[in-house]
Amino acid sequence: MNSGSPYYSHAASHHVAVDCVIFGFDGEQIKLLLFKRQVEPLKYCWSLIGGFIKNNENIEDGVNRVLRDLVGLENIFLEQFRCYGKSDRDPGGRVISIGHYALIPLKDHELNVVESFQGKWFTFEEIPELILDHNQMVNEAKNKLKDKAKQIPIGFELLSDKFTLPELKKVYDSIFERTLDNRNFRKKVLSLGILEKLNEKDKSTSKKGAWLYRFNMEEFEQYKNNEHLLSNPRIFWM
Amino acid sequence: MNSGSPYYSHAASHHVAVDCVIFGFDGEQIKLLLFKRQVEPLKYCWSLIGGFIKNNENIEDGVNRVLRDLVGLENIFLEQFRCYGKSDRDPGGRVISIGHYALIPLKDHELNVVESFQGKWFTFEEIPELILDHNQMVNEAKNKLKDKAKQIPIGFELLSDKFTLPELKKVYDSIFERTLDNRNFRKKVLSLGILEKLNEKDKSTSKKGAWLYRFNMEEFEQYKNNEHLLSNPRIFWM
DNA sequence: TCAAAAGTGTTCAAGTTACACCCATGT
DNA sequence: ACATGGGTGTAACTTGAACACTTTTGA
Repeated sequence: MNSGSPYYSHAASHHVAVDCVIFGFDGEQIKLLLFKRQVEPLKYCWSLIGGFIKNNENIEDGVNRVLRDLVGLENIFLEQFRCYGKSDRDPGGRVISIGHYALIPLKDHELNVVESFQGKWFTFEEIPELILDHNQMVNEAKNKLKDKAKQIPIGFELLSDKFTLPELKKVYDSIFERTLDNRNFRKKVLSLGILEKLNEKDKSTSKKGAWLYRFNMEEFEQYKNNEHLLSNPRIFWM
Repeated sequence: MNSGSPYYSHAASHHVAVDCVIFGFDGEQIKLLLFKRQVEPLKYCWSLIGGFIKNNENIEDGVNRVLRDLVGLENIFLEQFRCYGKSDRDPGGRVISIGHYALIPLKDHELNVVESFQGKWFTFEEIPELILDHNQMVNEAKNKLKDKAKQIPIGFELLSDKFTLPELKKVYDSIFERTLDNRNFRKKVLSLGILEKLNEKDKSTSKKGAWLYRFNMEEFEQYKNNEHLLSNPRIFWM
């Protein structure tokens, strides 16, 4: 089962897995997709979705395979955040796991995946006890998401192509687990100049309707090269 | 060579390594510790220090072992920043590597390690071509260090117990690869209230001498729980 | 006495926070 | 007509940025 290394055959080998913390926004709040584990040990316990990396398979490809085959997800935001390597973390055997988090627009990827694989969406408050160190992974992924959201406008990854500002605000309220000030939020987001206002309203959540916006990738690229990120040390030490 | 997993024996196994980007501050600037690789393939090429994770060895313990045995370093700041998993990244065989960075006070750990293991300290400008994806690792570690330095006062890890403000400023100049404003820097650092001024001057770099300070761990802990980190979303999007 | 590094305050601009009412529309 | 969610501006405050001279002392 070893990939057969001419030079390193003296070295130990280990199973390497990927685990995915999948965040989805349902229009109201961010939820987490969890699954009933299908294999021993700890069969039927709640767990993150994951899988083993194969021979000659890039880790990135491995995560994408797992998400495609087991959950039906493709082309979504995906990033690794930490590697879990305690030798006794899995009673089923020594497994080194590379933690990833994914962001998906719930509206696009409808929830059929859920039923077919015994998956379920949980709010942060509802998260049950998970196997192994998966609760720790979830917490660390949540923190990573907060950090990331402070650095780049990542909220869009949780929404469909078109979205309203009230929706976007709910995404951020949910990420930061607090209620942002509405006026300040709109001011800030709009000031970035990376949103394109459409001539269309979404009336699904109110009678007045809320204007739809689209994320403008090109202006965002411009924006990123805009000294900001580069020159600003801003020793934060918050 | 496999750790023998009762449940997961169907899954592939891989060599797992750790690689370390070691940052050290020599009183003037931050440097990087690189080594001439001692094994085939690519023997004698410049490389990060690294090693394979053993059976039943926690990854954290593995990194510490590598640093202790190969470089003589113990009890230093150490953090993983990313996992490198391309299946063809190493011509010697499939190796998944977990990238770490370390911060050491050069004055404390004298440079004897360097000679014994064909190591050499390089400024950022001098960094040669490294094996595999190690140049990428170095760049990503540098960025991680910048990010980290914006979040928490990490500069102290690169200095001995006692240090002067001019030294500390050089550390940050070096991390951010720019020259910070001296007065603003001192104002900010001192305002945190986590430095303890000693009744002692360091006269090694000037006739007037610079006051020595010590990092106050307790006040820092207080400081960390000080709403800042918790309440401040401050959507940055710099 | 002078060269070399250490130390010190103020002003202005920018960014962040707090806060309350009117608007549009479907029922 | 009214209930519901969408939308808007200003003033106080906090933070960051720019900037130049004095102090100390060993050689």
